Amino acid sequence: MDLQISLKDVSTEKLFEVYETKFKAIADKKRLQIMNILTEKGEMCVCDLAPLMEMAQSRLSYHLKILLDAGIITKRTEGTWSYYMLNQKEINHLLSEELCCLFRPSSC
Amino acid sequence: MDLQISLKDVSTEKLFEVYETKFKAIADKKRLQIMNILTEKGEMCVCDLAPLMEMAQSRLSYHLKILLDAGIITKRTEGTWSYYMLNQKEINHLLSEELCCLFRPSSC
DNA sequence: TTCCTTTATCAAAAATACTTGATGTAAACA
DNA sequence: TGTTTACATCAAGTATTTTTGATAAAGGAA
Repeated sequence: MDLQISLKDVSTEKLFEVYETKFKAIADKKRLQIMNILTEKGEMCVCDLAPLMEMAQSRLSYHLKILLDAGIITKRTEGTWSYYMLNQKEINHLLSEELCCLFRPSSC
Repeated sequence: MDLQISLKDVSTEKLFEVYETKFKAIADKKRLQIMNILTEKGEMCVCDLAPLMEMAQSRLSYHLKILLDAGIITKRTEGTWSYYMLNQKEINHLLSEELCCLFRPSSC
C-alpha cells in the first residue's frame, strides 16, 4: 500500500520532469516563432531558416537542438543538409485545440 | 498592405511573448506539482501547501507569484491567509485534453 | 499595546540558460 | 586532391532564474 503510493509519487515526479523539459522547450519566443514557421513552411533546412529567423547559424542550431531533444520537432539529414519539421503528434498531445491552431496547418 | 503584414508580425510577436510567459510558468517541475495539488485539493493557503511541497515559505511564495502573474492560478485573501486555486479556464485554453486530465478534477 | 501568525518582498549568492565567435566534421563539387 | 557549403559543438562571457535567509507588513489573539 505504502509502496504503491510511493511508486505513484515517483512516477508522477518523473512525469513532471518530462513535461518540464517539453514546456521549457516551447517557453521561448524565438522557439515558438521557429515552430510557427515550420507550421507554415513544413520541412526546412537550417540554411533557409536562419535568414528568416535573423539568427546566426550556431544560435539557431542551439534552439533547434532544444526543440529536438524535447521531441517537439524531428530531423532528417540529406547530404550536408538537415531538414527539420514539427512533430505534429507531440504538439497535439501537449497543446489545446485552440493553441494547436497556431501550430497546425489548415485547422482554423 | 505592407503595413498590414508588419502589424500582423507585431501582433504574433506579442502573442509569442504572452505564451512564452505562460509556458515558462508551467515549465517547472515544482510548479507543475503545485498545480497538481491544487487540482486535487481545490483552494489552499500557503501554510498548508508549504509542508506538502516540502518548501520554505519564501520559496513557495516565489513560485506561486510566477503562476499567479501568468494567470495560471488565482488568489483570494481572507484575513492574513492567502488562498490559491487553479484558473481552470486558462488551463483549458493552454493544454490538450489529455494534459488537462492531470490538472482537471473528475475528467479521466 | 504587545506578541504571534501568515504571507510578501528584498538583496545576495548560486544555479541555469543563452549568446557569441571559433573550430570541427562531413558531404558535395571542381 | 583541395575548396566550399552546411551544420554541430565547444568554451567563454553574459543574462536570467532560482534559492536562501532576513526583514517587513498586516491581521488576530492575549
